Amino acid sequence: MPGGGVPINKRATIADIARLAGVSPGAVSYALNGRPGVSDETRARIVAVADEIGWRPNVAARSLTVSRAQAVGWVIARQTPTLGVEPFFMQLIAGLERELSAAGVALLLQVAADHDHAIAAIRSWWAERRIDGVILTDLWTDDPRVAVVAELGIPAVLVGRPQPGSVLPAVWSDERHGVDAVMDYLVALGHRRIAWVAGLATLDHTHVRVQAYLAAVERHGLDAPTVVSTDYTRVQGERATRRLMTAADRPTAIVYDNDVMAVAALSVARELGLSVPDDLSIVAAEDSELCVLVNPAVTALSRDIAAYGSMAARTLLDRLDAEGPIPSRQDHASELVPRGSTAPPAHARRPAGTRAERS
Amino acid sequence: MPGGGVPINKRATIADIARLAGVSPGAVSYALNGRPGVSDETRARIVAVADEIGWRPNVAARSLTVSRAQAVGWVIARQTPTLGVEPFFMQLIAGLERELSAAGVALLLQVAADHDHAIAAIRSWWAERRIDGVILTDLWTDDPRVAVVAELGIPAVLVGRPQPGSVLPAVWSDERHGVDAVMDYLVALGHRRIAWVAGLATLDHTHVRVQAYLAAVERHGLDAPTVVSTDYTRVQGERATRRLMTAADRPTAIVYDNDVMAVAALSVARELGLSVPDDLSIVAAEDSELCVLVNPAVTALSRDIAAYGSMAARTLLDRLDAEGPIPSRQDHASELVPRGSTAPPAHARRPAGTRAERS
DNA sequence: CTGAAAGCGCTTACAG
DNA sequence: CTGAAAGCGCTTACAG
Repeated sequence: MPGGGVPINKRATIADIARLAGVSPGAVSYALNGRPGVSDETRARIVAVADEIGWRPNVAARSLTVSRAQAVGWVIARQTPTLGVEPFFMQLIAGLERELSAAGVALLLQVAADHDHAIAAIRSWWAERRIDGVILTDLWTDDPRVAVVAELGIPAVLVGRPQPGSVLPAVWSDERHGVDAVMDYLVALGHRRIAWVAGLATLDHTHVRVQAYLAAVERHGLDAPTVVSTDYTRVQGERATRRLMTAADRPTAIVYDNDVMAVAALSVARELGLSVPDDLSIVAAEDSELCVLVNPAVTALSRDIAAYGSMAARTLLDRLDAEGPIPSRQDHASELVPRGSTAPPAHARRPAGTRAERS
Repeated sequence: MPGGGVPINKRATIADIARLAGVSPGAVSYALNGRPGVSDETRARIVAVADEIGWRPNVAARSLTVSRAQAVGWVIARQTPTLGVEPFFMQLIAGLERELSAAGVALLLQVAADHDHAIAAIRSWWAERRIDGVILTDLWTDDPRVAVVAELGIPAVLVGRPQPGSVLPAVWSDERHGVDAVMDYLVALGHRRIAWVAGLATLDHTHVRVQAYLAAVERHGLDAPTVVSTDYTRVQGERATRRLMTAADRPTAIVYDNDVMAVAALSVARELGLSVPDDLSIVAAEDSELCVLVNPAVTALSRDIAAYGSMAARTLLDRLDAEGPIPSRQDHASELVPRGSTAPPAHARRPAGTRAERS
């Protein structure tokens, strides 16, 4: 091979650059990593050669020396069928990715059926040194993953409320604020009988929201609260709606813990011959395109999920650089976006259809 | 440290196992990789020690020696806002992941705004030896990524039709079969004026479907075909529907290239005072939970997307082992799932609402 | 400011 | 059947 070119079919290494630039491999490493130890002139020459032959560091070699995988892991613990209906995950992925790829950190993704599998995956990644840290989502009130991550000393970011007794940084938002906004709004419209269709009972944030709902009912002196527990699926959302709306003391408004159930409720209302919003107001505690895809569009609590993901990624990256505990960060609370699915209850409206007095 | 235990806070290495088992590191490697060169007895002892101390190979070290990253990459080329509305991607991820994690191969995920960024990401991953191969989705008719992947010699699997002139294995299904099923069904119901709302014109599979649609119109001798091009979004789906249904010769049935637009069409129909399916039948060429979330539920072409993803992953893994071209694989074609959004056109039905004669 | 050398944790011919 | 050694492509003290 003439002139010491780079071998075919073999990606360039630091040794190639050293040869072409007439320096030692060590000097190349210093130059390319912007560290002292090489003159500006030499550095420029080395960088030029590296650019020319399109050199990129072999991550395996780098990982081996610096003990950094330059990757973080995320195990989504969900059953396949329910996965993907809520746009939440893809939006979060997009946000995470935006921040991670800018930092040259790869995202390893795995889908697991339950916490045991998720924990096994995290253990495996960590033992193989595939990852430098993990992102934990869908947090339970007493989440077994948190203990495992703490025990193994894996840097992590919690997407959700900070866990009591844990130093893991969390990225969270004030759920109460959103719930209050919904309840205040419905009450202002004249609703006094408002039901709450909750998501997975094991999730910490389900608990927080239910508490906020109960507090709001109390604060406003509304009719007795009703909470139905579900697993976030369409089927259970439909079932909850049917049960609530066929009871003697049916509510005039129902708040659903996610977009899927709220949208599904529209179908059930139609099935029961009920008009939305005249006979029933519907609110989704999690907004998405789903809510505007239907008619009437569904009033929802909205927030920038991609930005939330970016903040989570940023926090994990900061944690990796810090080599020690860092504080949690609070994201913006959700904002209420009123749409066609909410209105004053029928009994509270004037015959001519004018607006009811706000209380 | 007594008895040669494994150092705290430092994951076990092959050297630790060798020391504990009283053999050389080389022997440990042979034993753990199931290769000849160690007696059964020694092997058993080594494996026992490895299990006991929870040893897992350091992927960086292994990658460096065997030149395999044990990871594959997937760059999703979509704009953030449109990402996640179609459950397609999450289902595909779940399917890919199922197969990959069983093989101990990690999935690197990145979200890119366009092909240039996607190509840059693939180049970068490859140059850094982060990946052994890539998964290419959303294929264009003349896709620039295919050329790049071929040029760099990156093992790849195409999720879509085999590209003419390319040896890259593809995992695909017969789009024509599905389109024919839809058209035959609508014609059987009595529809003669059927419009097609196509997805992104740059996508190869959009083209295939449109051709199949045109051929079906011709074959059945239907009224002049109408194709509206869109970008798959709700907004453009709504716009297309509005345009089609406010024209003089409006169709009695519209087929949409994805679930989102078909579902959005329900809202537009309501807005225009049209009844679905009486005044307009709606079909989605891609099924998802979205289609059953609404009322009426949307008739759709359904297939197991997770299984499709698994097949793609399996094909890529096989390609990695083959070290040479492998054949493409064909998945099952989509099946039509009739739901409430389709019925005979109003003019074809009997006054009493009985079923029209099937032609 | 630069070069030579050791080492990260594996794998793999090569001797014995 | 086993051990000692070299090497994958980097980084990083350590001498000069």
